[in-house]
Amino acid sequence: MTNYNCTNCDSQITSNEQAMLVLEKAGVRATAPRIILLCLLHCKGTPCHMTAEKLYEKSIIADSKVSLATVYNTLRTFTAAGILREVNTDSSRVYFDTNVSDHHHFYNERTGELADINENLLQGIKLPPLPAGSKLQSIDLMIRIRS
Amino acid sequence: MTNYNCTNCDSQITSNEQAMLVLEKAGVRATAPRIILLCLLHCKGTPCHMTAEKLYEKSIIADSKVSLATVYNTLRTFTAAGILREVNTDSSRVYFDTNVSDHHHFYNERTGELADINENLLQGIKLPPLPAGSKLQSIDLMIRIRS
DNA sequence: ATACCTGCAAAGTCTTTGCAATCAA
DNA sequence: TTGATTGCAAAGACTTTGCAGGTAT
Repeated sequence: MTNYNCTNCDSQITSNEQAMLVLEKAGVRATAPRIILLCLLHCKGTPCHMTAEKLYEKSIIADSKVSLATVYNTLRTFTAAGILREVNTDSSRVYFDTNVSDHHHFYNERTGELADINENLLQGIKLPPLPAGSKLQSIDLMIRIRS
Repeated sequence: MTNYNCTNCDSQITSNEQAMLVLEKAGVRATAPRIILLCLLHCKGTPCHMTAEKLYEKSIIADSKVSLATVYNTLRTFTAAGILREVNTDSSRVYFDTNVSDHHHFYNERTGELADINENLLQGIKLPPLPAGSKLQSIDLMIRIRS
């Protein structure tokens, strides 16, 4: 199979073999489109917050076009598998974050830029009791700014 | 002008006159559709988290139909004027919250339910420095749950 | 008088889906 | 082999917009 790596990858995922391992470990079948997209998501030049459309364009530029529908489906699959995290800002677009560890975000309402906050601001805060019969999924903290 | 109040209003906004005052104070022109919608938003039976579609239906039921486009536009106008707050959950819908004071939310990812958390969990947390040249707009904390 | 607002229908944006062909295990 | 996956185009959900007529100040 052709090598779908972006030539510009950082240390995270630098080969198809590595991508296949990540996919396998996450329990999703390693198909060509998924390997392409995973590599593109972890390229050095790729911001960790991507939209479907941007990733689609990236695949075209990389000469490894994956259909837009598949990009959408794959992003959902990756999110369900835990190798991406969905970030909601203002309903006009969904971002997918390659950083799946606990962290928060700055969101610039004017530019649409999203930036990670890696320090855990919520250490030591006391959560209110959850509604009866519900279980915690995640805690999202977003600091909205304007420039 | 006909009285557009929901018969079921709680103490917040119980008359058109009161609605007009709120609108005027917020700096938005008091028009019939806006008075209708403001009253409906502050009805006793109305949850404080509403979508455009739900509010539209409510206006039809109340026999004071406001066009869907106007509902959308009015919700945006109210938000810009500070008498509503936008809450983003999962990109499929936008909620508008009649509670504009500082508070947080539970969001049930399965049911789509949104609930207020009125205690301020963020008292005493230390914010990271904002990106250069930006100013704080708001801090959103959402606790995602599933039942 | 004048700038703003409304309703309607049409258009727009982002995302999902149906289906036949293709692929991984 | 067999169920999962892909691409395409079409459909879908939610929201915004253009415009002619109406309204608040």
